[in-house]
Amino acid sequence: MHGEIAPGQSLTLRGVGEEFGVSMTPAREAIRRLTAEGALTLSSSGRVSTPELGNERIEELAALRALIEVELASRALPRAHIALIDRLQSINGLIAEHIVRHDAVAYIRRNLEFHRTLYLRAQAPAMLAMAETVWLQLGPTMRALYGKLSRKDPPHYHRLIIGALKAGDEPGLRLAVRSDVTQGLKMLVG
Amino acid sequence: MHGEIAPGQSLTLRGVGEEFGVSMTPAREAIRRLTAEGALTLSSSGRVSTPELGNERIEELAALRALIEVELASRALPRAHIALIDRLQSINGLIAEHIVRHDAVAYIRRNLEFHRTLYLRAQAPAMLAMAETVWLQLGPTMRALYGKLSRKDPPHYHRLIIGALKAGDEPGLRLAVRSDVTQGLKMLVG
DNA sequence: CCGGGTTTTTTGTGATCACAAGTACACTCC
DNA sequence: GGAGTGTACTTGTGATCACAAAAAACCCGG
Repeated sequence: MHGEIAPGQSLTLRGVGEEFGVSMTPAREAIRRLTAEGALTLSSSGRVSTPELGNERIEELAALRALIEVELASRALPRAHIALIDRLQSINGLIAEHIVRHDAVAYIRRNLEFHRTLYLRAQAPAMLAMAETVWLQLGPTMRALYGKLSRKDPPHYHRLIIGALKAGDEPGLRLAVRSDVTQGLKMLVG
Repeated sequence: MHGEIAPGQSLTLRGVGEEFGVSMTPAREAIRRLTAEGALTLSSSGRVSTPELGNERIEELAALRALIEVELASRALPRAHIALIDRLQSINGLIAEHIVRHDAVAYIRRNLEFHRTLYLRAQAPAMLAMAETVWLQLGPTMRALYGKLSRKDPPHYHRLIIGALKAGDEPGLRLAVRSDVTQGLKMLVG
């Protein structure tokens, strides 16, 4: 989810087990769970690797993110008090630091934390789980994205999101979230 | 997914393995995959059962269905030629038969087949997989729904869907799909 | 220097086992 | 008769093994 593994990298049951100091059985379970969620792809021979997403697939997942996360943000809006907004702002500050340090994994992790923090207020666990499943599928690809974007940019749309939350502006919030989610992936496809 | 198992029913690894003539290992994998997709719930002690959904959870899943399936239908619309519409109509006829026979599982299966047939035309496998994950979570609950609805009704909104497809009416299609998806679950909550 | 066939190694699959924790049952005592 | 307790059974977990298939390495001839 955090882009620690590059797209197309292959994993082995014994390798993962060894990495975590367990036998094949728990490693198998974990890998199968992740493949069920689409985070890993299973080749015809049963070998497993992180997915290399084509442009159509990326567009689809971006559209899913937009659909689900806009709804989550919209549901979170009425419950978003000032403490939440403060917390989002501080996360945003951390994101800026990670950009300066060129730390892709930390950047992605904080970025998702920003979104998750907001969506948790929606009180919609099934929807949030769905959104996180999409994040999981995009994880390895997100790192590739990070290399392509201009590193100086602070997360512009995050400020729009915070602004819309403060103003209680629902249409503005929906647009800001949709833009934030679509933005990065658009340049990955283009 | 088809409502063959009632909500709250518990499953055991050895039981499932025996049922399919395999050992615990493949049963474990299958069960873990399903729990990863939310089709089964894992108790704190590791025991597994079909979920008993509360009203909020049902509302969430219905909202997810609406979001995703409206998008899928919308994407399928430009590619929906007459052969597809004919097929949808014949599936609709089979659904009417299942209603007469009071066959809940067959009804659910055909109903989902109706939707899947339409959505396959959207050429959006990730979205379709997401929709099917939601179906999986709702499966056991859908059967309970079937008992509550008036059995005489043929699937009314399905005709609206077909009509909108014929007319190339996108707003009408979106509304019809949203209504069809929301309708049943609304009375389950109410 | 390279390509094709063979051998060796890697890797997933399913089965079985020992173990621990949880559950259900039964028995006893008040 | 009912509640508490102890026992027996069920159940999930993690490990290990045998096996087959696939991948990789290797070797030898051109």
